[in-house]
Amino acid sequence: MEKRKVMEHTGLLVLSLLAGEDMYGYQMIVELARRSDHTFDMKEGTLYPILHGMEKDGTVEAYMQEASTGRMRKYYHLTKKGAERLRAEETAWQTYAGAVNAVLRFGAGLSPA
Amino acid sequence: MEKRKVMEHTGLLVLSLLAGEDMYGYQMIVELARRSDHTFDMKEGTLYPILHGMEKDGTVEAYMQEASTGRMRKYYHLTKKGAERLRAEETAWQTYAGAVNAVLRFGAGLSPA
DNA sequence: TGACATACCTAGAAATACAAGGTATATTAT
DNA sequence: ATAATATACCTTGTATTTCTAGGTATGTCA
Repeated sequence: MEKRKVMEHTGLLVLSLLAGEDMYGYQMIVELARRSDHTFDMKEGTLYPILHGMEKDGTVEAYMQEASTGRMRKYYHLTKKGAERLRAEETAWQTYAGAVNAVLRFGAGLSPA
Repeated sequence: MEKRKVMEHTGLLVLSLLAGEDMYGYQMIVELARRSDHTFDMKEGTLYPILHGMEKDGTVEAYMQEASTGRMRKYYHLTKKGAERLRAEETAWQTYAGAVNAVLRFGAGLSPA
């Protein structure tokens, strides 16, 4: 009955992952789950189209690299433009989260200060 | 070009507004904008269907009341079930916001503690 | 009287995330 | 050896959410 949507602000999370190091898609899913204590279990159907879009608009750059296992992986690297976008989205997130908290505190009967 | 979606966690915000006092739709839009410093400018096309759904599933109850101006207003009241849902959604929001912040802090190179 | 704010509503479009598949290789268990 | 699982990439279609863009009507103010 109740459908839940877990992922929002997906772009911010992806950019944030790539800020630390280049990663490949599958790794991002595993890392995001780990760092969020499994609050975010991103689906491949969510991630890959986003990465392709980011590659298209210059937010990230992709390159193939062979793993020690012999498998090929597609790594993504944050461009300068992507880093700017990350900063902008971080600010937007803080504004958003602050606004939600302000509304919640208001409902709790506290002063907005 | 860039389309923005401002509203997420809309149910939580609506429930939170009704936690303090009964409100009518138009008032909720104005109050939400005020309390969020205009971060949330909810559209009528967003709010009214949500209120109707909440009325249908017993989260809120509605009643008509005449304003001092003579106009009729449709007020919404949070039911017991709605109050429970509010608590649940507040918890979910805190988990969600905490997870986003954890991922962001990780990207900033800090320890997850 | 004409514009604007108040106050309710809906149908259709756009965006987003997920479900559910498909392909292929490497590892581990039986 | 082989079967199952994990790794690693991808796409199509569906469901949900929000917005756009209207419509209707009353009250207030210039």
